[in-house]
Amino acid sequence: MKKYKETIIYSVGLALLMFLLKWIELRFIIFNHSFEIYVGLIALIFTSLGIWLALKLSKPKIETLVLEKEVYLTPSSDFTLNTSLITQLELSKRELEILSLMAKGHSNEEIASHICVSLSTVKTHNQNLFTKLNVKRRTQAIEKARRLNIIS
Amino acid sequence: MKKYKETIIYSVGLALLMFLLKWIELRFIIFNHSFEIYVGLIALIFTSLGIWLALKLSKPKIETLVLEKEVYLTPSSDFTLNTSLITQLELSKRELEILSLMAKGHSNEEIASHICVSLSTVKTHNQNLFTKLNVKRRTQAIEKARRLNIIS
DNA sequence: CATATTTTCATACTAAAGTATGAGATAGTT
DNA sequence: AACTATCTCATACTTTAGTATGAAAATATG
Repeated sequence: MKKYKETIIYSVGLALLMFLLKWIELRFIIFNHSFEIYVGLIALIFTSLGIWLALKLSKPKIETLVLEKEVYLTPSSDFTLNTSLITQLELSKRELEILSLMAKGHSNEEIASHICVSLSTVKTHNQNLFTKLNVKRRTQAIEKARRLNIIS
Repeated sequence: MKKYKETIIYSVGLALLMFLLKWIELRFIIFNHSFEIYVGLIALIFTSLGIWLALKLSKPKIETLVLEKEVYLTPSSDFTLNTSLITQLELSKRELEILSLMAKGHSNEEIASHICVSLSTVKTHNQNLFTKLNVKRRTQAIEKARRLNIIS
């Protein structure tokens, strides 16, 4: 619909332009005025037409302006959980899982029921975890893990 | 330098165009050919000129692209230990002191000897602390305090 | 000074955390 | 298949943490 309408408008415009040209031609022939003025007018009109066409049809030039916006992050939010260090410390999946639950403040019993194992299992994991991290208490484990970016 | 060169090129181009026009005019006058063809050529040339001008001179649309650049902050560098929240929770100096020692992974006994009070005292402080923070365990207290930026 | 708040301490108890040891089950590797 | 690492569980024990209650000093506040 829109395209159809546009086409009509452009056609009518072109027709009017033709009439204008013919009129100018007649005027200058009848009154026998300077040929150069006529050519100049033609040139002017068609230059304008060209400009208009170009602006209308050409794809807009887009210049990208890159603005850098600084986003402040708490370092923990990102850091992808220092994997190299984790492998270096040889912490297993379960141990890491338990470690992160610990850091959230859960008790051993809560952790046990959360990951569906017995309390004994959690305690065993804890022991291994503490040995690997070389700490004595869960709070120390949490502190160290946080410092080493092992947990978020 | 570049602008100067461009200007020369454009001038020369315009001059050449003039010569072309004059030549065409002469040809058609000498051979007395149709006036319409001449006008058509003028129109064509100047339309092209218009298009070229428009493309050359049109200002590019500027599109702003905002890139987010991540900047990491060391947590200690900023945050000034949310004092308003501390007063709101009515945490006393001692309680805060003990809280921060807790977060470092110390046991109650270690805390007691560190601040030169008895184990009982530390435990009492802990109780009040837990009540005020509305938590059940020291690990929860640490987690909450960290989340509320009460401790570093 | 009297009052309120904080800090201190003690005792007795319960609950949770941590240690030590042994061992079965599973899954991936050579 | 044998081996290794991981995950699992249990039991018994020790230590630490947390709860409840009461109360004596110290310190700030009107």
